[in-house]
Amino acid sequence: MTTRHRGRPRSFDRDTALEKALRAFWEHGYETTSIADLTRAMGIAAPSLYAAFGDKKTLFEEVVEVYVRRYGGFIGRALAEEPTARSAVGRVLREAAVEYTEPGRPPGCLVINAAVNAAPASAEVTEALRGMREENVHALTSRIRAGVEAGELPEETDAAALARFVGAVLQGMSQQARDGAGREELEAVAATAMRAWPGEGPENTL
Amino acid sequence: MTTRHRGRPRSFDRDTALEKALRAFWEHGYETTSIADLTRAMGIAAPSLYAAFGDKKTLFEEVVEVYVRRYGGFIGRALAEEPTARSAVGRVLREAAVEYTEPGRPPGCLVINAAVNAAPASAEVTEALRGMREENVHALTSRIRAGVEAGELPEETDAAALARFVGAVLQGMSQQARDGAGREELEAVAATAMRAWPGEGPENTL
DNA sequence: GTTCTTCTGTAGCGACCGCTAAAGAATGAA
DNA sequence: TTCATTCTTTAGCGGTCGCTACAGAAGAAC
Repeated sequence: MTTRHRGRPRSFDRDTALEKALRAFWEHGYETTSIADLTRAMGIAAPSLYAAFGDKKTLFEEVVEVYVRRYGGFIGRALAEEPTARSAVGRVLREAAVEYTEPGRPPGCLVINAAVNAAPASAEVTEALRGMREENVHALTSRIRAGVEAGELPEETDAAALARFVGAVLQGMSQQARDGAGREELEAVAATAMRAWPGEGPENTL
Repeated sequence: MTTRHRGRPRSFDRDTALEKALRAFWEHGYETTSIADLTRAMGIAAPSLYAAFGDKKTLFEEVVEVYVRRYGGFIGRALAEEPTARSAVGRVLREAAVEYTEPGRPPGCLVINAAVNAAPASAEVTEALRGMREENVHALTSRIRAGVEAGELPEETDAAALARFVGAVLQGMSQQARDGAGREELEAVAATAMRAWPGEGPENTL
């Protein structure tokens, strides 16, 4: 049952405006996107923005939630659905190459790139994104460790180190996407990275 | 013969002030470092800064020059001095792990991290740093290609793709250094990356 | 209708941005 | 000593930042 509303109804669609804000933040980053940029992109005036979304930081937090749900799910899906650690990590890297260069979207990953050069005033946002990156590495570590325990990987495999390597490659791929690298180039980076997989011979492919 | 000087001599050491500016830009990035931050760090007032270094962009360009000469030389040295492409790239990655986490310095690489989220107004600076990253990948490509021609690497090796992979790993390492990763962690990433080297077996070490 | 509530538009707050005009201070040249 | 030159200091320019007070507009409740 929808809650009935007393006063004047808002004249814009909240989800549409949020999506516009998402694109703006994704394209230009947290600090670089000003309230004026946001109101222009969202098609509303500043007081409407503040009434509907709170302040800039709160809006960004909501944007990140939507981003993770809509565009960041591929990592979790790959880790959950693939039968082996190797195929899971390979798919993460392969799909990242596609996701980071999808036409019609800003290149790269918002979580990786939106708050790199943040001022001390934005420390909370920076820290939140850093925490999410760390969570991703943790998820990779767990999946790899499970693979080791399942006997897919040598027992002496350092799961955390391998996961950190994969995280670094993802960050590098996102940066290169923002620098203009195309899908094929990133797929080549992903394929090369997979050659570092334990037990991998030189003739293996992704 | 030193050029004789007419008016009042400047009251600060230009090189020292430049070094302070270098540290500030390295730590906080190009846009995030304000003129007020710079004058505080350099110990001079704004008009002295503008008289000695030009505007903010010009100062940053000079900072980048000094940075590359003083802190970025390890890449060129490794590529020039090492006997094989493999040892050269391995040394680049290994030394990056040390350079990016050197105590007493801001973590990571200024060229990689100082202008990631730049506004359109700083497009020139962003583009300049991007060009320098590209040059580094070119240098890596050339060295790897020379290794292929010398018979160190399989003839079908894609030198450009391998170089781009190394560039991505360096960018990821720099980001992770800024996220708080330590030297040992980055060295593990570097060692893992080298397992992707063509012809590498699973038991190889860096 | 009238009232109550909520949203919208205008307009502007104080703080900071990069940058500079203007005047005083410190030197070499004459 | 006097002048010309260059630096330093103070103060503030126009512009943008994130954010909000305030008044009017647009609905639901009565």
